[in-house]
Amino acid sequence: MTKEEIAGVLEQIATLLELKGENPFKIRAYANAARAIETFGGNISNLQDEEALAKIPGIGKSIADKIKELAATGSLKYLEELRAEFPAAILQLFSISGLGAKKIKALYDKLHISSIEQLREACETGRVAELPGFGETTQIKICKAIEERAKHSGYFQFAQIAQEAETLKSDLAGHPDALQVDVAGSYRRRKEIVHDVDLVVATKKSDAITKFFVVHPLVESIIAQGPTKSSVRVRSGVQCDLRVVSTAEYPFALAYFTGNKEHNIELRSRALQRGWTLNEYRLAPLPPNPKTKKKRPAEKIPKVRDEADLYRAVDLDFIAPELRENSGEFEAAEKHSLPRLIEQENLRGTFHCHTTASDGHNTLEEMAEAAQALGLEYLGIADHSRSSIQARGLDEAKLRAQGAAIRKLNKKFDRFRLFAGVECDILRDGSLDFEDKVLSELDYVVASIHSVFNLREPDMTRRVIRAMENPFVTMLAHPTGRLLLKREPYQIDIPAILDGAAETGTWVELNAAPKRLDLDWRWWPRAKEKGVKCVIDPDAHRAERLQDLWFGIGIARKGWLTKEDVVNCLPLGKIEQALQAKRER
DNA sequence: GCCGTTTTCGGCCCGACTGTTTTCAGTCG
Repeated sequence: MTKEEIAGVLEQIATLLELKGENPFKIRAYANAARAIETFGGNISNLQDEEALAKIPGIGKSIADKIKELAATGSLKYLEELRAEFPAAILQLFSISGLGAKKIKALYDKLHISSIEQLREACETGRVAELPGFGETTQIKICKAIEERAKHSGYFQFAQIAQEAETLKSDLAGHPDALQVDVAGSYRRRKEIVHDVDLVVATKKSDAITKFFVVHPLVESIIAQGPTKSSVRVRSGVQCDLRVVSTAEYPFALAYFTGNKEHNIELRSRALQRGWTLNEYRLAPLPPNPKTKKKRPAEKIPKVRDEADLYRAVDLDFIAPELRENSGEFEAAEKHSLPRLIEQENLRGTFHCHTTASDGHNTLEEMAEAAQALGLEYLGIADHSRSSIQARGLDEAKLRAQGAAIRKLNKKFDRFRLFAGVECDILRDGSLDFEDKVLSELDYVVASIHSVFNLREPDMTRRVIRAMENPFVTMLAHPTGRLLLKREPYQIDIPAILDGAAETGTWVELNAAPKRLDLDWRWWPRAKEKGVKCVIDPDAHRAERLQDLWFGIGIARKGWLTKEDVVNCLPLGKIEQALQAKRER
């Protein structure tokens, strides 16, 4: 059983306890434990080791016991008993926005509703509105929410909503009453998946800003509207929340709505240690102790004008938004050892792009031109190899012809170079789609998996490691094969792959295509520790998609990477040496 | 159910908005 599966079980217990109307703190304890085990960075090698489990903050004796039972038997008596109290489908109802445990319980107790379909029927026949605590408006809202749920899963790839987020930001920033504007939330943290967009605006005229926001052309419907907070749904279906604050409150609000929950809890606890309370509006002295009525000792509260001041107030270096996940950033900020994160300008070139020779939409010349327009010094072309029939993979002759075309083009360039490569399929047994002789004629080789995704983990891992052992393989592309919100990663042992990459000197790709963003940011600190080099590639099938590099930079920053960790920050002369050196290892 | 350099008992984040009620409960983030 994986950590994720165990977290899922604990989460489900929490939901069922909520339905039962149990003690809210007990419910929270289960929810916290779920989160704790999911985000626990350390290695829980043995989930049956109760003592080790109970050492994880948020997990005590009782829950450790249950995890042990789960790990040992694959099931949990306590959960089965809880489940038996309600129809299985009732949990679906939690995905309807506006419905929580209390309302769901009322619907179940009074109308015996336990599925979305039954709920829709009850709304249509007007029975929901008759329940105490419900009403006509609630009934209509539930109907709308059911429709909404059918239309959108509620989760979006970062790139699906980036355009809208940036448009809202810049339009709000253009408003004469807006003093400061930012997109906060998971968008600012550059999460690969987001489910809402949080905007924060500083102003003296909250009314004007709110009105402007809710009638913006992108807005499809208004979900809520108040003096400091309003929510809308925009065209893509994503919910956008606006918070309106004063200039003095702005840095607090921005930080509050940017950090993930765990990050914010840690930040608040650091404020508490200094005798202050921190919320989305300000740092304030703690109120007197309610028991002793005595004032508590507190340090003087420093002036906070921006987020950096806020972090400084609690003796921390400024923490970049991408790192605010409570995964080591506090320790590093305290010790002044946060890395200087990579920035877009640091990229000097990139690899892994396609052309019309295989399944791309632009020619060599067009791709080269687009790369130069972005200020890049080099671009690697890696069309598909022969086994990728669906992508019109190149055979040996076509590959050689492309190499010749590239050499010819290179003579025309001044301080820019195309590299001739290939995206070579890794076959089922870990061998490559071309003979070494063919690969040796190229400048570099990208190895990737495009077929037989369903191997068992040890076989898949061996397959990829075998490919990396070929000295002509320069880099491993999209190491897990995931398509965000669409296809799960294939079964592969990433730590073993990273060891293999370190051993063979193979670069590991951070595929910047927004549907992939693979290798995931959560692995990069470990990769870096092992000395594995990252290469950020757009996997562009059109010239304009070279700009996806921007998404890759966000993820690289989230993975704590610096320009020293990313090979394509090397200038042309150095990257030529690096490509050569990889072969001669 | 978890946790403890204020506590082994008594806390556990809380502010904003909505809708159904006439002062508050439920939901959300």
